[in-house]
Amino acid sequence: MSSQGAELARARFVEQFAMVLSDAGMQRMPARVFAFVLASDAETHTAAELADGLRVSAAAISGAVRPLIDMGILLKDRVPGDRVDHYRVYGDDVWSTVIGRQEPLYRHIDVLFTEGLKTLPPGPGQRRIHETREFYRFISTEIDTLARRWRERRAGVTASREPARAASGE
Amino acid sequence: MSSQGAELARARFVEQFAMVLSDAGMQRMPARVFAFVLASDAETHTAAELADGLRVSAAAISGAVRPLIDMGILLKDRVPGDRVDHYRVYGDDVWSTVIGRQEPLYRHIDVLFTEGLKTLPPGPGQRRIHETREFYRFISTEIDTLARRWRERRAGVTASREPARAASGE
DNA sequence: CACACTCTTCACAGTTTTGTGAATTTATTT
DNA sequence: AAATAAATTCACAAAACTGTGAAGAGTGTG
Repeated sequence: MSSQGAELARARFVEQFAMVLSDAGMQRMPARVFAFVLASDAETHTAAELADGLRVSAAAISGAVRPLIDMGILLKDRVPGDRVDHYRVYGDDVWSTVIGRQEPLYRHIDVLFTEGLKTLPPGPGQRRIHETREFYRFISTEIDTLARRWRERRAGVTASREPARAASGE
Repeated sequence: MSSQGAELARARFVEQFAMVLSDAGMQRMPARVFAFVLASDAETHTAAELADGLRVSAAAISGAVRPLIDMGILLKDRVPGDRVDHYRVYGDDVWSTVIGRQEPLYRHIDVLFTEGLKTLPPGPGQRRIHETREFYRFISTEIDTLARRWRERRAGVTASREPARAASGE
C-alpha cells in the first residue's frame, strides 16, 4: 500500500528527528538529510530524491550533504555510466561511525583547555577548569568503551529481528 | 597581582569555552554564564557581577540564568538582609549534575521514536529507526555507568591536587 | 507607607542563519 | 568538440536569534 498518508507520517517523523539532532548541535539541513536517509526505505539516494523527499531545493541538498560527507557519515559515489551522484550511509552501523567521529572535537577541546590553564592564575577557577579538562578527557576515553559496548548490544538487537518483520514498531 | 592582562585572558578563555558549549547545543548566553561561573574564582556571583564580567546587559543575564536554573546547574539564593540574588553552581560536581540532567531529553527521544515506529511501514527505514531507538536507549542507560565512573575518577583527580597548587595548569 | 534598588519583561534593532533561484562549473554522452 | 544534464556556487530575501534599553514588577528598608 504505502499510502500517501504513510509517507506524510514518515516526513513528519523525519522532521522531528531532525529537530532532535538540531538541538544536539547539528545544523538543520544536514540533520534533515541524515534523518531522511535513516528513515527512508531506500539504501541509496540521488540528490534529486533527497530534494524531492524533503521538499527543498537542490542547492540546499548540495550544501547539507557536504558536512555529512566530511563527518564521514555519508558516502557519495557515482557509478560510471550514470551521471548522478548516489549518496548512502557509510558502513552498516551508523551510530558507531557517529561516535567515532567525535574524537577530533575532543582533541580540540583539550588543546583549548590546556592553553587556557596556562593563563589562569591559581585559584578556584583554575581548579574547576582543570577538573573540566579532566572530565572531557574522561569522556573522550570512555567513548571507545561505549562504542565497543554498543556494537555488542547491537549484535543482539539486530539478531532478534533478523529478516524484516511484521508491522508495528516494538 | 591579578593583572588586567590575566583577566583579559580569562575572558577570552570563557568565550572560547562558551563556544564549545554552544556548538554542543547550549544557547550562547547561558553557555557564557556557565563558562564564566566555572572559570572565575568566586564561589557565588550577583547578576551585576555576571553582567560586568561578561560585558553584557542585566537583561541578558536575567534571560541566560533561567535555563541554567531550570537545568539544575545553577542555584539562585538570596540571603535575607541582602537584596541581590546570588548565583552558584549546584553541588560540587557540576559534570555529574550535567550528565544527570540528560534523562528527560532521552525520555522525550524515546517517545518520539516509539510513536514514529508505529507509523513507519516495515522495511529498511523502520529497521534503522528501530535500531536508532535502541541506540538512544543504550546511551541513556550507559549514562548512569558513566556518571558513576566519573565520580570515581574525579575523586582521584581532586585528591592529587588537594590544596590550590603552584602556577601553570599541568 | 513611601522609597530605593534589583530583577524581569518587552519591543525593537542588529546580526546571523537558512533556503532559494539563477548562473556557473563539472561531468558525460553523442 | 558540441550538447546535455547534474552539481555547485553565489547573491539575495525571509526568518530566526541575540542582546539592548526602557518600562514594569517585585522586594526589602527607613
